[in-house]
Amino acid sequence: MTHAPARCLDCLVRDTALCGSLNDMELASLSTIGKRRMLPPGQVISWAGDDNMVCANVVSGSLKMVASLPDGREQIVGILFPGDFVGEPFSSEAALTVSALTETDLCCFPRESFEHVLDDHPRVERTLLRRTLSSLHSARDRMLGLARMDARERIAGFLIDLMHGTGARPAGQPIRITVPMGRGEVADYLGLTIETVSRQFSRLKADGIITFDKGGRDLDILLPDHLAAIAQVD
Amino acid sequence: MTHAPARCLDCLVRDTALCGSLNDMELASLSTIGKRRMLPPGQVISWAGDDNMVCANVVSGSLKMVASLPDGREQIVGILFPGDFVGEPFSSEAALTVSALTETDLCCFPRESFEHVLDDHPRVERTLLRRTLSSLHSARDRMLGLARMDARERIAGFLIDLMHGTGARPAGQPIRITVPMGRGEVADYLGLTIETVSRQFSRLKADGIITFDKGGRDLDILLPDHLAAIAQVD
DNA sequence: CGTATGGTTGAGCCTCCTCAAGCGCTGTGG
DNA sequence: CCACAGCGCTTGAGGAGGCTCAACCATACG
Repeated sequence: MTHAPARCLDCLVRDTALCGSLNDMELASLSTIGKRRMLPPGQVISWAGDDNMVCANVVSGSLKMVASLPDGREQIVGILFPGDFVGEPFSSEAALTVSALTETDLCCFPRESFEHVLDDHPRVERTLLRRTLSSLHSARDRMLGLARMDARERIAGFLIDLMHGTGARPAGQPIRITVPMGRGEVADYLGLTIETVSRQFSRLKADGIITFDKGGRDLDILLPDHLAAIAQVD
Repeated sequence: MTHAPARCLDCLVRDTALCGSLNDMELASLSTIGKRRMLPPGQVISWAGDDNMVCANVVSGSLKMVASLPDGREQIVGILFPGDFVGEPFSSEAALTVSALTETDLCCFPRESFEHVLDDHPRVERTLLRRTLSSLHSARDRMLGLARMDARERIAGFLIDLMHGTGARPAGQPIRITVPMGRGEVADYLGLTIETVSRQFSRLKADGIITFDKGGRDLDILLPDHLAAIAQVD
């Protein structure tokens, strides 16, 4: 589904996305090449191994980036939220399969056009560099977690991340979050199995640290401090 | 140990390091701020949590980047070889502890000077962007490995990487490599324990896929194809 | 009402970790 | 020159955490 380009000026993620580093005039020229696309949950926008065609900004919704082994084992190597940049610039072949977790609104650019934007707008390039460095930083954090934390710690850390992601108070207050994916995807993200994820959720519930309806995606964190202690964050 | 700046023009990594994107005149100005440092094995150049002071290029030798949990668990999140860039630009606090694996020659810049270089030399910034994207790519590959491969597969993949890193023939010929670190560091890199690493090395030897002297760092890969099959690479 | 889908829970097993002992080399001091 | 301590690596025994396999439950949907 491709719609006519929405005006960048009143874009929802005008300030948080890459384009935030542009002034109104520059934005106007960008809006001629950006195309909005709505993706239903599950829709794939890039297949690992295929030609790498598109770069985009997430306007609303969420995406997963999946890496996989030849024999089919999979790992979600990143989750993207509104304002995040999607794509692999300067690479002719996509390394990851990217697909929508929830209904998602994207602002898409053909990859090569996007690269020209970088040539022409140093501030965008600088912003992308900073974001890439920060993605690298979180990728390394996740390497530490995947290699050295046990199931309980990974789940706790995941919930803490979601909590911070939703712009929540770091205080000790109970807080409601929504897990934007199913148990299977949580497992793919944390390097566990569905069953282990389910058991650890249940255990956190039994411990009175969280509550949720059976099978539900909405979840109340009753004791954020306990969760933080388990996840070894300060 | 800080020496007078070596002339960039005859730098060993002139073509492979970031500075490769500069012409001779630009290089001349760079050489005024770059300082060469020799590090003995084990020397730390950046402590996680401390002020982030320095960016550098590896001229010779090798470094490890270590992330750790508050309780002391550690993970090597990257190994750096000649030509590689070291540092965390735009971040006031270092997230990683970086130290020398072997005797290492670095070309160092104060972090803020390095950031000015990026301001003034778009081609350097572009090169850094491409490298950061490629580091991100390998970090994601490693997330997949740490989350989804078993000990044998990780060891095999590690040896394959070393093989490729030493610019070796991809053919099926036997080849000698040198593991630039001890068993403990291999374990820290692969998310395993020393004992598991040692056992898997022994098992690969028993299977006739590799040979090495007891406790040795030099290692002959007798059957690279078998190794590649175990590591699931093509 | 039956099926499909996603989540939960249980039983058993396997891999890797933990703890411990032993080996071989290096360097040092008597 | 030899004894001995120290270090890094190897190997073994035992245990635990997470995976596999399987059954069961709840909700959504035709």
